[in-house]
Amino acid sequence: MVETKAAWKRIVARALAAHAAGKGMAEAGSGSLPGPDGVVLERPPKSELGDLGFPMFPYAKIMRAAPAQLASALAALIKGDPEAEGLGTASAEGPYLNVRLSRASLTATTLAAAASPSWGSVSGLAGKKVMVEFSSPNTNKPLHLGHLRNNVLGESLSRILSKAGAEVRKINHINDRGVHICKSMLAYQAYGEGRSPADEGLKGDHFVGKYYVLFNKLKEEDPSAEEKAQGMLLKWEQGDPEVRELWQKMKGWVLEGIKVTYARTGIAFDLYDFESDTYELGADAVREGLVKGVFYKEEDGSVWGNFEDIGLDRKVFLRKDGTSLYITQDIGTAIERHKAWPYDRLIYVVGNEQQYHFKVLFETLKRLGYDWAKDLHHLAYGMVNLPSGRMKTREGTVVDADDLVDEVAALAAKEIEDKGREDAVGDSGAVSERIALGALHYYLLQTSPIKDMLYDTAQSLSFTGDTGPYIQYMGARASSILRKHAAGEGNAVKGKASPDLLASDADWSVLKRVAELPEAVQAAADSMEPSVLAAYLHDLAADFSSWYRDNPVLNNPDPDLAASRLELVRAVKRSFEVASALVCVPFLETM
RNA sequence: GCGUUCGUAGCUCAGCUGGAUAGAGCGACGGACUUCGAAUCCGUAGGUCGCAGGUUCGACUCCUGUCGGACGCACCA
Repeated sequence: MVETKAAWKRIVARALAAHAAGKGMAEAGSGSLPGPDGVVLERPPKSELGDLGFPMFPYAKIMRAAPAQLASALAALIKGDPEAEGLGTASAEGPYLNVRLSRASLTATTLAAAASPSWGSVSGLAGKKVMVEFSSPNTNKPLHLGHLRNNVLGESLSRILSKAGAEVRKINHINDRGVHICKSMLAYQAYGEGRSPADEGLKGDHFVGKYYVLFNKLKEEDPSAEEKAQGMLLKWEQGDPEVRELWQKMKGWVLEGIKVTYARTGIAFDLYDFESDTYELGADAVREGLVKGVFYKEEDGSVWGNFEDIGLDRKVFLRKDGTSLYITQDIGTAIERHKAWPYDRLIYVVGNEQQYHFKVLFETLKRLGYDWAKDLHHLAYGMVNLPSGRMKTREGTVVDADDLVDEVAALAAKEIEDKGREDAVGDSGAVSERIALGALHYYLLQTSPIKDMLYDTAQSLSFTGDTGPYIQYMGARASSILRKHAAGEGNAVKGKASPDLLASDADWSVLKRVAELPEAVQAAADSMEPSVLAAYLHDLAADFSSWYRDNPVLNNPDPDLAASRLELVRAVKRSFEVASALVCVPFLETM
């Protein structure tokens, strides 16, 4: 499809040039005539109007002709173009030049492409190294709904970029130090009595999270708790063995628990960075920058950067005692990462409340003279709010990730039971789990990342309509048809497939949708928006759904048509598999 | 106060680099299961695209202003 579109842009550009020459304005107008890349191509609103549409408005002024006249003139010229031969026919529809593609050839190439193992792969990012940092949890509590959005965004984006040809490296930057970590440790010392997660039958992350919450209780009982937390942080920094040991132990518990959640939801990383290893990085770079005049020193010895010239504020980079801050560390890690693996792009999947931080960070690296600073990108995503408002730890309104998956999976299991499909699906528990992930991931990726989103329980738990399970269901229906055929049912076994037979409007619209997959992948990669693929899946599912209802495949009386449509079903299924994987929606043969 | 960002149907969201009557899902109403699984399909109702200007042959899309919401502007991360 991509090639076809490119070909038609060439044809139209050529026709425009020929028309201009014919009017004797080769010299006068040639400068303003568009090349193939400059030709505007769109999709007609109704399929009856054609497969491709070229609006003629932009050329009307240059050519000194009405758009409608141009369209007719070009349509006539294209009739004689050898390249257009066999590709399709052009006709004028008012001010638009529309093209009807020759169905058989595109059908043949699309079905063949969809059968290949690399279906959906594109080469837009071939040879590029892209690093994606995401998730980055704290080691004092379990993951919540907000992390789920971050995780699926990062994972999906990574899969998409790699499908677009990039070499992707996924990094998890673990926040394992700081006062907040010490708080859970203090509370554990006060109330833990040496127990382990196993003793309480809890996942490690939930276990530690419990003590983090208990710190509030400790504060009430001991007014100096906050100070003690600060004191503990100091001890940690000094390498106090007792503090370090407890820290290691509790951090281990949390990571163990969080990794279970990652495994369960299909999230994986190539590399774990620990803030405890990196928090002192960057100080040298700042000191060098101070010499170069990028920063300045206050009288108290603290080091600052001034960004007022670009509409930002001033910012501290080194405390008066010379120690690093969050931003200093990020400078250091970006430099280290680039040294270790010279990336063409580094994407930070981090909440939009840190937009300011990243602006300053990127500007600082630029001022420090790193030309790759332009390759840094903050993929800011909005908060997940509840109908009742923002999630708040203190008010206990945080939606726990594990609990949520459990809840949705239980609902899916009930759905399977209600429909009496336990026998058909086999392992009902495993299927429920995959349906739950499909529902949650699709729900979280549907909305474009930048926007805050509302987590509506009822809506996200719904399996009907524009949902993950709807996508999975259509994939399962396609699988079901193929399965029956493989078992010898239906007329397709007696027939011979031929692309020419898939010429009806109904077949054609499904085929076109299938053919669009590579473009959707490329668009998603370019815009860094998995939601593009979520939308593609929905369109594919909706097209397929109405198509198979009215167009019998196996039951078709004509064996050749049955066999041909079966090939279309195969291509649809492949597209479901490929696109679903890219948005972390598990594909199901049956559900 | 300054900065960033969002504002599309009752609700939740799409709308590609500006282009042909603004699209889905939920909810409402009405239809379709002796036919490849009804977690489905078909139809009806519902929008001055926050508001006001501007650029353009053409603006939901770009620019300015304005109103409303969110977030940020720590020697926290």
